[in-house]
Amino acid sequence: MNKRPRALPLAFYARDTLLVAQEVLGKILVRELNDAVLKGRIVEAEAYRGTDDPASHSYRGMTNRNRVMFGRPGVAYVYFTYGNHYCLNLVTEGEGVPGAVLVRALQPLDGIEIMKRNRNTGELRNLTSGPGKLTKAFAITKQHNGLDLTVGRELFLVEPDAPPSFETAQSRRIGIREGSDKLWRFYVQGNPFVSKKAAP
DNA sequence: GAGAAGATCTCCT
DNA sequence: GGAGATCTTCTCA
Repeated sequence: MNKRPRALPLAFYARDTLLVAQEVLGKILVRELNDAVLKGRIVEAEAYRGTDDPASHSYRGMTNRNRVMFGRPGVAYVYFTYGNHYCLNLVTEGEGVPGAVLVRALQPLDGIEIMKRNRNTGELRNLTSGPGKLTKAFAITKQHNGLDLTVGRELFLVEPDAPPSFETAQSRRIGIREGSDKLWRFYVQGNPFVSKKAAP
């Protein structure tokens, strides 16, 4: 029999961004569609903070785009970049304190056929091994910006069935110019779905 | 109102 | 391994 998945509570998100970025590894991302459920294990994440992090969208203060980062934790911050990619973030810290964890890579678990259709590829390793890829595979768009992840509907995180057993590692963040000296990228060591190898 | 940059991906050589 | 695609958002005049 299937246990009914319970969404991770607000308390999980309402903490230090770096802590959430580490602990989100191994958690299961659940995406409910009309006629199917997609699941993937988070194997890579990056922390983006506020005023002390020049790489963060919130570094220069609140704008229409990043407003969600300043709101209450436990909601999704989805933004559009490079003309055709969405990126999924989990808002952290307390209300009024900007912070978010970028979900960079997933290991597909359930609904793989649907992910393949969404991505228009048959290659498993290529389905969700990057922030733009996983949002497409999971049909996540800016419609989900501001979505409450603690309600347990449409899009949310759950604890894995079995306690995670893996080695985690950290490295510099990827794809940014400023703030790249900070080791705020966390990933599951040796997992083939991690988007890139660690920068030296 | 216009110009520039971007937390990326895919294709081509 | 390298460069283009593509469009939203922000900044400046």
